[in-house]
Amino acid sequence: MRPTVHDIAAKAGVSLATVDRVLNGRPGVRAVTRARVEDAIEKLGYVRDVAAANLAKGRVYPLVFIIPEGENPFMRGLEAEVKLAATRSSFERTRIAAVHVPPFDAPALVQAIDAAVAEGVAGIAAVAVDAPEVAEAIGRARAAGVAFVTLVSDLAASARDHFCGVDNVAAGRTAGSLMARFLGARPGAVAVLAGSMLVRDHRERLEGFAAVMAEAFGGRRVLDVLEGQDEPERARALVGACLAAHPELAGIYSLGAGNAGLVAALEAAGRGDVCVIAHEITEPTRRGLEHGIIDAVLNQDAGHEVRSAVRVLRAKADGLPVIAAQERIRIDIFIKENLLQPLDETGTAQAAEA
Amino acid sequence: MRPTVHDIAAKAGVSLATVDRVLNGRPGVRAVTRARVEDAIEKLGYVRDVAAANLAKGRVYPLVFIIPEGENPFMRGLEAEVKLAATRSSFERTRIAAVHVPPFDAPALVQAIDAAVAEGVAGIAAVAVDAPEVAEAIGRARAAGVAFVTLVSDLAASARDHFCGVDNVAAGRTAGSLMARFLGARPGAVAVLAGSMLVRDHRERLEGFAAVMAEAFGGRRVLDVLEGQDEPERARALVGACLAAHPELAGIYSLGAGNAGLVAALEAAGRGDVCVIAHEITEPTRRGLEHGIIDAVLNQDAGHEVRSAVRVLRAKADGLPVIAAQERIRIDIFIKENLLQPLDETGTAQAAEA
DNA sequence: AAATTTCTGATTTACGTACATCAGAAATTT
DNA sequence: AAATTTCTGATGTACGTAAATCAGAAATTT
Repeated sequence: MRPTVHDIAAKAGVSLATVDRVLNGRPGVRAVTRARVEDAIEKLGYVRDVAAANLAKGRVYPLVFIIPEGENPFMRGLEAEVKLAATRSSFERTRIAAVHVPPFDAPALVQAIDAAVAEGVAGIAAVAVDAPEVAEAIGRARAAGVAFVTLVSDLAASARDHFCGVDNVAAGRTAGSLMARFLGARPGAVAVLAGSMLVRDHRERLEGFAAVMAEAFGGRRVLDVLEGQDEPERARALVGACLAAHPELAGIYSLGAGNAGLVAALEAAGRGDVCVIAHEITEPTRRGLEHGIIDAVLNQDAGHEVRSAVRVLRAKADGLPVIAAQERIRIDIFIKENLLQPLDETGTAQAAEA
Repeated sequence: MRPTVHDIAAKAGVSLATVDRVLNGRPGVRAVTRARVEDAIEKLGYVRDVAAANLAKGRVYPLVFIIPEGENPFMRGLEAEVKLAATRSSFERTRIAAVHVPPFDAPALVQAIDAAVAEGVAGIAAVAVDAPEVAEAIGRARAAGVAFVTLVSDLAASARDHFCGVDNVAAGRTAGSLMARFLGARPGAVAVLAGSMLVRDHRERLEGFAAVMAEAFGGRRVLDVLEGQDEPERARALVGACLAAHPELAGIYSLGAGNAGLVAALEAAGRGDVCVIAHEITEPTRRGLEHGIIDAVLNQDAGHEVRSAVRVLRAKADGLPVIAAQERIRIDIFIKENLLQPLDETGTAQAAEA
């Protein structure tokens, strides 16, 4: 059995109250006594039972997730993960709420942040828009003692406590490397479909991708970026026009959303030969992979990101250190063959293996 | 605040004792009363506070992990994850122990299983050897009310409660698909380095890989399997001989361990041009990726597998259902560009991003 | 209607920790 | 030595649930 506070008290020859004072850093213990207690803690290998401690404390951490609204399926998936975390949250003495803001809208984000701070939350996670006024709002929040993490897309490192998301430069390099290998010696330029060059994650992905393209085989030509605003219809039109204008096109890297339009344009043009790499496993990219339209999908696990954000916010709210290595989010590579089937609504599953 | 048992009692107009009987399926409650209580539970949206329940129960689940000994780095990593789970285990009212058996040794495994059952454990997780005597031992364990899951390598589905590992046929197909794309139109046969065709996971990977090779571009020749017994030195000798005998060799699929030998042989022969796909991120495969000797590594996350095994064993021990979809283990693909740096011993990390 | 069985309520203890109160001991100051 | 301050012990309550006991009510049987 694990040692308890009673065991420490007995071993150190002090009362429970004194042990409690030492454990919780309360005043009123002489240095020698404190040392005796700490020695006993050490020798017994005592570890606090967090479950019991939380039960006794009854403290709750109100957290807010600020998420862009709209039809971007990755964001909707992210929101679903937040909801899921919210249902589990009561067990972890955490109360999680989600609020919506229009995408790419810095003033709206600022307002949401200030509102959350006014409500007295313990921590905020937000998909950041990279703007000075947002950095200022985050500064106000942190000055008010509210922990702040950025989710998926980051901004200047100094403003927030932590970034919960992938290394997007590395993601771009990964896409570039796969593209280079899949294409091999095949000639032809590659196109890039982005949402907007105003958001940091898209800029970083492009940077990584372009760097690898420049290195590969003496350099492969990258066409001007198509900005589809993450909207399927615009993406369809842009890609369609690009395919028509460049019959020799060898590959497309889609680093944002709106992939339903991308797939539609490729199908309409009958260009299954184009090597396509996209981001995030969503309904359209999954279908694209299965039908051979998309060759590879890079994914960031939204569930991991949300859970990491909750852990980090709680740690920051308690003034505890964050183990950065533990909170790193992987860049997952999916091709047709390692794609798992989606879970059905109930969570009861298709067999994993025969 | 979340509703508690007291709220249910008040709402249903019954006592705490009756609520407790309903919640825990104890006898002594009339059908009408039970319905009233269940109605109140439903209406209030009551969810049991597991932490408090476990605290009150004080029940512990002794679990045993049976792991092959020897220098296979994946198995050593797996063991490290078990140790990690063991340190956390006391919080989850679980006591986890690890025992060693020689690899590929059915009688030793049988003995270890019987010993664990005799000790009165609640569940066993084992890297299975696919032999009838092992299936019988598992049958005895389950007849004695001990939950049993296979880890990493499976055997006949009927014998165990659950398999915690990847779909190895799909893993082989993934490897094949990557190999086909990386090679493109380049001619040449591919070699396969396995540990032993006696273990099921290696057989299944080969099956998936060979199937894709047969489909690709009218069929690419797969040489006879090299069985290196997962030992680096044997692997080095086998691969060295194969490279000498087949100067036109285009690719090598290493589906088992012993990859230190594989990398050494390739380096000695100066054959950086050969496309190499291996399994499991370990010290040698990581180095191979970084140096460009290995092109891709398929990985199963040992930590996920161990945690999944613990969850499943506890659920089975309690007679609860397992959400299979939640317990599926992904096949991760790593190339040089998406490889995360290893954590250092303390877990304090290198920066994830700038 | 009496006796029996089956259900239900009230109450208590426990799990491991947090936290508060109060009295008394020890150390320090006057 | 007396007065004060600082430390320590003893004790109790709380968190939300589990589990046990015992008394009394309701239903069933005789």
